[in-house]
Amino acid sequence: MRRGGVVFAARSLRSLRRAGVTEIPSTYEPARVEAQRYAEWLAHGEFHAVPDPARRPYAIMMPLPNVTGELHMGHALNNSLQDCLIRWSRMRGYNALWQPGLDHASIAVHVVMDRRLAQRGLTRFDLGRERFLEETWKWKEQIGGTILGQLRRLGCSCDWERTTFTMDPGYAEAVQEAFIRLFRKGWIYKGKRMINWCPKDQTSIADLEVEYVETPGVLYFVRYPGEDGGEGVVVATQRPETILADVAVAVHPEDERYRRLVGTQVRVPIVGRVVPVIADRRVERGFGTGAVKITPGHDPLDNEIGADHGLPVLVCLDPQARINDLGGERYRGMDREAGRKAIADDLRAAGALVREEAYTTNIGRCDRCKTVIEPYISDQWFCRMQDLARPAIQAVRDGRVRFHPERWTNVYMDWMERIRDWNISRQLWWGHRIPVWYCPCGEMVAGKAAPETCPRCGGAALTQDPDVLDTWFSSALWPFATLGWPRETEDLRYFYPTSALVTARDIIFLWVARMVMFGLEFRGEVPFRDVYINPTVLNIEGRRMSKTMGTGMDPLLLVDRYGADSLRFALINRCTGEQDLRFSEKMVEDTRNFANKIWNAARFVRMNLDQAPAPATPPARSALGLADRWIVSRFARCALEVTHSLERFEFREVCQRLYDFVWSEFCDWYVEMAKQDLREPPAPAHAAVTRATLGWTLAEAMKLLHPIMPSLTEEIWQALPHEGRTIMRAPWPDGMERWIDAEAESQITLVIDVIRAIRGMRADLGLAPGETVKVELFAPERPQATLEEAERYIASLTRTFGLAIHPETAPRPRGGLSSLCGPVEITMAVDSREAAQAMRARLQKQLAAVTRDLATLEGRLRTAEFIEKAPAEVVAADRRRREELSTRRATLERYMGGLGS
RNA sequence: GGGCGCGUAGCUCAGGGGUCAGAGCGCUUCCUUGACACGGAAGAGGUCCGAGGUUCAAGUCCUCGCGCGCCCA
Repeated sequence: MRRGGVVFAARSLRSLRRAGVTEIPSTYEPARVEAQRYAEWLAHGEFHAVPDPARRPYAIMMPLPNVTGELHMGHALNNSLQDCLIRWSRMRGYNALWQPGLDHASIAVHVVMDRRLAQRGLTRFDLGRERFLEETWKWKEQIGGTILGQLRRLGCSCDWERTTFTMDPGYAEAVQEAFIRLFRKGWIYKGKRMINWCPKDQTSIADLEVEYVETPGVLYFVRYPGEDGGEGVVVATQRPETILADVAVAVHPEDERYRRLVGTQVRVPIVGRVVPVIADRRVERGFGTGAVKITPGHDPLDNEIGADHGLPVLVCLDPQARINDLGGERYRGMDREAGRKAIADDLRAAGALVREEAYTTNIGRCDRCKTVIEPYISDQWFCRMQDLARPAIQAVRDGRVRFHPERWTNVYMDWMERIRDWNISRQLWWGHRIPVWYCPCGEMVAGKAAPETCPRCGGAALTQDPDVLDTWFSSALWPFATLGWPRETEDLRYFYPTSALVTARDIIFLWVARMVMFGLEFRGEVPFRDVYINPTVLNIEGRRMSKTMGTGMDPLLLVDRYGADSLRFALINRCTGEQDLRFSEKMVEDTRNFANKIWNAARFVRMNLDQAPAPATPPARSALGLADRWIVSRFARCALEVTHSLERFEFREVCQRLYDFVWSEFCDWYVEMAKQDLREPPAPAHAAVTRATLGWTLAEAMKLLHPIMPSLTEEIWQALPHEGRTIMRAPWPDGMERWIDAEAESQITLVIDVIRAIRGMRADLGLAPGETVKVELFAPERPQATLEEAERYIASLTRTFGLAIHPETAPRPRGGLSSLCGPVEITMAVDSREAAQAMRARLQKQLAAVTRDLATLEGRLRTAEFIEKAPAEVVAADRRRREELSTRRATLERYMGGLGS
């Protein structure tokens, strides 16, 4: 027998077996296993799903990452959860599709490209639209979408063959189709409105894309003198530069301070324009002096007030937010900040600036580039939302779409019920261009391609609208445009509506709500049944992870250090019903230890399996020993609970239950008992039963764990007796109720308690692990039978020689030390002063606890109201408990007496 | 201003009226025993944020307060 040039022939059987063991490394190597297993799954096309009427579909649409994105902890969590659900569904026999893809992310890409162009001293306007798009496509092909590659390292079982980019030709056509349908319905319209303008990105953005940040500033108090020569009124403003576009001063109609001024005229300082003082209920009396200037061109509320009062709209800023011609020679060309300072200075010099106060308020900034947003008036496209929202509200109200945790329903509802029209046009180039053409005659035509001639005047000089659509307009189509819509494909019919959506809470309005609306509008059916809102990953101090703040963590680095399986489990294990989860590298390390524990349990099982056959079920129940019945029963419960928790999106419970089963029940107890049964089988055939139970239980446990830790479990499952090509397709342990064995469970619970009690006594007595001691147990009939059946386990796990088990009526030995474990008395043959001392301390403690519990209980049982009003079974249980405790106290006192003093 | 959530062991979190004071990590002591020291055994450790209230019974339900986080306007 030669292996690696070493002659083994002379070695004993025992050392041979040891040599065999060492072939399996005692430390799990995730990097090797994960790469290898993933490559195999890919090679076998395990992730690909095609419609199959014979099977039930299950689909998840990946929240499409930005083409600019790189994997962060939020992605790692979000995608681990999706993979968990998908793998679980596959094992349950569903035809499971996980659709991956990329979002073209208009603004985000513009921000990236602007930065790149800026390095060359250019802007996109220097390049022009065509060249800009060329360069952007080139960038996209080269470095866009790296995140999809990174998801592979996480073990994600997406159907990569279906990877979709939102600017793929088919998808683009779906976007056009959606626009045209809504346009023809009159639900998309064009209007000159006040919108949020980003002066840096040179585009409008939607209300939801404005981020409000508390920012310290200055409140300027400026006197507007009366046109009649009176002292006029002092207004408070944070934006003195916009006085260039003032058209009125407004006060509250019930504000006594200003009543006499309403209807008079005042003069805008520096500017010299004469404007009216108007009264309007929307003026906040408590703000500043209670009088405000009205600038309909630069403030949304002023815009409404101005419109209601028939005031003109003046605009004093250009699209870059620089002061325009309205500023004249003095201010023209200044940006907002410079203009504010210059005008404040001039007001001060002119004596019009009465006062300045520090003032902190919410300033809106562009979500993407953080530039301060300018409320600005321009031509934009809008989508009417009320009619789209109504059925989407109903769908959630009816439970056709369910949020998990449930409270997110309210967040969705509140927003939907107050929904406002959506500005869907962007003055950008990268994206879906609005499919509308204009004729010089004024005609406007929507269509997928440019019309040859104008349907009204027959002219041929049509030009397309220059704007692109809000990226969220196209991503709202994701659940069906990826499946071929508007074509009525087999995929679409089979996989739509999809099953679950897993996403982050900040996207409920931006994306989830819009998918529901568009799904119902275009397909007449909700896009998904269940929405799981995953927690936000925070660092251990509770701060958001952010690259710029330096509080981020790189998930791929953690994968390198501990393996993807460990990262996945560590993250999923923190998914409680709360909105956040605090995370640290230590948590991944702990899971790595868990993975290693599993690995070594498998190592033990494998070395004992030898040529055991490959059973698909545990051995016949009649053949099972007590410990085998117990572990099979515990496994059955574990499977039921894990399944139940997965169904309810209670991920933490799933992880905790599996961790507890594998580590505490299987490794700490069953494996230890099995060792004894393998060493000295109670009957010749029993070793085979033990081997089979070890193999079966571990292989089944690997299945339960597979959705969370795919690679480790595949590796182990393959090495154990199994049926099938891959654990990915192995049947989920269902219908386990029949394996529950309550009797075995209560028996082993007693055995474990006794073992722990004996170990505790040993520790108290300071016995070295190698030191053996004689132990006698006294127990009533049934427990006695259990102890006798489990005698070999108790003896070996407590290092006891000559374990004797007696009926409770048997005479107790003289001397020695005693302890009580439930109905079982434990006597240990140790006779020393020190031992007695330690024993007394232990008994003292137990006695104190019993006395305290008994006092509480007796107090309660003495209360008449308790006896009268509490349910009879509660009272009865307390009475039983009182009897137990007083017996226990008597026994403990007897032991104390026996010890002497 | 409105809404949602969270304050339980040193840390991260379970427990949502009656053996209920829990888990993991950390800590202490002992142990390299044929799966595993990324391990095993035995321990210590908590006015369940505060104040009222409801109840026979309150981490658990209600009210108010304090502290923190998120969202909307």
